[in-house]
Amino acid sequence: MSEIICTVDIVLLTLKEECLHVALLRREHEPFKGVLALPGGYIHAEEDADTHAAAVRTLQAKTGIASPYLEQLATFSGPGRDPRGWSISISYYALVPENLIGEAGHPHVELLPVERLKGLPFDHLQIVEAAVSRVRNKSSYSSLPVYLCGEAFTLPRLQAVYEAVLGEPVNKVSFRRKIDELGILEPIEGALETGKANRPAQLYRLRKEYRDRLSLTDRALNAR
Amino acid sequence: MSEIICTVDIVLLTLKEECLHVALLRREHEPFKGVLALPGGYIHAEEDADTHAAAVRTLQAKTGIASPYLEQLATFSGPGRDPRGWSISISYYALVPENLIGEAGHPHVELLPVERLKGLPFDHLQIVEAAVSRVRNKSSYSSLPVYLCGEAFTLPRLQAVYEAVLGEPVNKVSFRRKIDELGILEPIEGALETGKANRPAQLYRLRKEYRDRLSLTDRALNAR
DNA sequence: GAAATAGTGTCTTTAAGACACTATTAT
DNA sequence: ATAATAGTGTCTTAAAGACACTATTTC
Repeated sequence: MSEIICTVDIVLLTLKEECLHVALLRREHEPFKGVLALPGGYIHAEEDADTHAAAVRTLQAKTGIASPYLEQLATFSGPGRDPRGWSISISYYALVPENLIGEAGHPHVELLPVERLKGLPFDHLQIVEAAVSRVRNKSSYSSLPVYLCGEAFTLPRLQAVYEAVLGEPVNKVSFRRKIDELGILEPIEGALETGKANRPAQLYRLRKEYRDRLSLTDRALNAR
Repeated sequence: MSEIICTVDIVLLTLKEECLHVALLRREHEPFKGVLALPGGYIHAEEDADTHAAAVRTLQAKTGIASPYLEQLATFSGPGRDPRGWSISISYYALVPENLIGEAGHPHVELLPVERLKGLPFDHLQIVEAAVSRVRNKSSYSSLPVYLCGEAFTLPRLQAVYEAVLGEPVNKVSFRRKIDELGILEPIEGALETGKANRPAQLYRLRKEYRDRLSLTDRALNAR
């Protein structure tokens, strides 16, 4: 019955040079040894509380990253996707600010732009595309992109992040209205982003209720 | 490694007496023998092309139903959800008109209202809730509820179906504008629903492009 | 002061909803 | 004709976007 191979794969996304990038690693073992692929691995029934825990463990082990936002994407399956046999991959996606990868990430993590990816093993290209599509779609009506920013950020910066993710310009007034009525951000008292030859911008952070969660319910952060 | 139990479960939903109902079956074997539960079963690596195929096969075998709309919901997992051991359930949801269950469905299929369900085995209650939540959410911006209607239906009927699913009244003018601009329905030439003591309503059907698909991409049917 | 971007007030445009009116059937 | 619901035209309200103006910094 169970010659089924059970794995998790994680699409770790970040914004680098204003473009979505995905974290890839060279595979240490066959199949596809030496090829860039998504971080992933077997579910460990002995130690994992569920597949989400397996994804957290795998992401930490392979990349060194603990992502505050990690959500299940979909399950991919079939006899052909893995040459070892009939397999299941429960895929997750995570969003982190780029500097986190630089600071906590293992040095061999490679960031590739999600556009024009090619030659990924297994069905990893399809998984990445599904993740990007989910993130784009969800960003259009939620506060997802805040997880691509660091702890503190300005509204102009957050707007630029939205625009990079959505791939289109965003109306400034509407954007600020929306963010305001979402009620998820708070200004950091007295903290301004100075240094540039213009009026300094107020720094904001996620309100406490929304920080430091490994996973968030849809309703918690969405407008509607 | 793989003492992991791999199954699919299907949340088959229909509209009965203007309320969402889920199809349940009494389990034939332990665990929970004789208890009402979601139709589900093991993935057969020898014959299933993927988990979607496993869901189609399982739904057909257990209930006799072939649902035009069948979509992956999420994957549930862990050591405790099935007393037999660490298990994975890749869950799917399907929408069918009630008469299809009466005509093609096995006689032992039971329809229970999704509100106030209790005593479902495994984590099936959680799975049903996730499915209902997904359907409600998706119905608010897509044409999903047409799959709860039969082949031909009137716009007032479709509106009532939307209202039943969403649990709130829908503005008639806006509703018709939206359906019109979705462009997924076509009037059935000369077919009116007569018999009632009022002006007869035009009958509509899904346009050919949207009929008879086992699964539809999100983009195919959604407005935005 | 000039240049640059932050932040806001307000008008315009567009979408959603309310309301009312006409249309067509059975009785 | 009356009752009942289908179907549509149009006004109102609310949300989204455009535009312009003020604010605050560096040089």
